[in-house]
Amino acid sequence: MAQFDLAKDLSWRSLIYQVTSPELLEFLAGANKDPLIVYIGFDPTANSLHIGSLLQLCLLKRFQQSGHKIVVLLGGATGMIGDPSGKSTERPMLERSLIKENVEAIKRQVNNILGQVDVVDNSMWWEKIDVISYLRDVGKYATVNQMLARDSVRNRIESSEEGISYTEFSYMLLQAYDFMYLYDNYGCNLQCGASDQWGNIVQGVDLIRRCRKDAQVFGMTTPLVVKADGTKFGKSESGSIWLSKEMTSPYELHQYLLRVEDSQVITYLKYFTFLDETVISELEKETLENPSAHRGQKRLADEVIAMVHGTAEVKKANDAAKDLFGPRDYASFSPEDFEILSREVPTYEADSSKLISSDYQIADLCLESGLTSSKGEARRLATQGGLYINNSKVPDALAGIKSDVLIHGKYLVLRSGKSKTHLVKVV
RNA sequence: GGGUCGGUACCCGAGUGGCCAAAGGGAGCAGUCUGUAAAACUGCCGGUUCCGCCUACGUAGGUUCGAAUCCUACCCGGCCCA
Repeated sequence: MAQFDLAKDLSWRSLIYQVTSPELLEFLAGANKDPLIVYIGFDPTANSLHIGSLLQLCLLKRFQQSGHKIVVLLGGATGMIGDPSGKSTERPMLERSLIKENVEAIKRQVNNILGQVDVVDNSMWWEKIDVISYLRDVGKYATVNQMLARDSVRNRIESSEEGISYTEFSYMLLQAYDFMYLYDNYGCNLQCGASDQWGNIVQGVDLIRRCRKDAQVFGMTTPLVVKADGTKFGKSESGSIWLSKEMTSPYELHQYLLRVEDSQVITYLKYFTFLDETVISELEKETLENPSAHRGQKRLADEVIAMVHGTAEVKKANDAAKDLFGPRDYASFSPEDFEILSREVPTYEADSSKLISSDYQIADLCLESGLTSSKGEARRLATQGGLYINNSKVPDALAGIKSDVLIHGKYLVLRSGKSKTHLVKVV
């Protein structure tokens, strides 16, 4: 790993979007014997990171693997403020206690994925700083003129009806100071982030240069991960794709990645896996020659699941997919098969007497299992020919449920369209 | 504090007393095609016991046979003035 050229690797992976100084690339290439100490921050706005953040986690790992040191910053303090970057409206404020819980949850998640690394919470220092010191020590070094020019602020001032609150306006200064704090106390000399973080990162670099003579610090951003149509990657019909098992099951994450567009799969393989150039170009060739085999997608899904949830989950997710997308002859499944499936696929536990009672309709089941969000939607689905029970079309969602559809007297598979599947289990 | 403009369904955005569950777009869902892909085309897209009823146009009241549309108060935001 000693002679590994990280600069080359990162640029081959198209992970470098912007750098504050080209000199950084020389550092990455190994020109300097001292390792860089790099940090990336995450705001604890939920109790799990989502798949977008995974790109950043991977990036940290790449640094780590080529001998640099890494620090993960969790914004226990800044999360209470709300980052205006990329947002057109003011953020809702979260409860302090909720943020604390989120920080703990994300800390565990980061340690699971990256191993034991330094994870620091910026509320550690922000809780000790009083307003006056902040204004004197940080505020004095930033001009409002320059802050107003930042994209994140300008957008809100020029094109939003809402404007921007002073609170959110301050966000970039908090993040700038975080960088300086980490520079002083952890020796951090590089901050990375997604491209929407550019303004915040530059602000930090500027602050350090101004306050710490001769400091050499850098910033770098990664491109925004987008889908083929240019919209944000990481959203599915059921919302965001999370890294927490409880919020997005390994199966669902696996499915999401399996359905990545051909045109993006190679890009994502570079972003989200540690496969090298030889392997990826091989997959690229295969995707081009025989796209329907989904080699790239499968590899992507497997690699990501292994990294996020562990190798044991890879097989489970694959088995579940095989069961649900294979011949779909559910009658041949054993009760054990269903039990295994129920841990991967969204499963609704139904009361047996209710299920087969005469006034209980298929539409009720669709609603209660969460397959559809209303009975009306279930009806439309059926009329349009997209509703299935045990792989056979349901013509009328208002019909009752006959007990003979229950496999082993207690399971049935409810499906909307080609792939959205829910398991129903009678208890 | 004053003036002024605005707050419409998941988002953007028209409507400005009945024909409005509310134009148009985007997102989303389903179908066809296919490869659990993309693009394209078609249909759907508040709830429901579906030619009816209920809930909804910032909040609370009021005027009216009838209000998203008018009036009053309040809340929130933009811009301008102080």
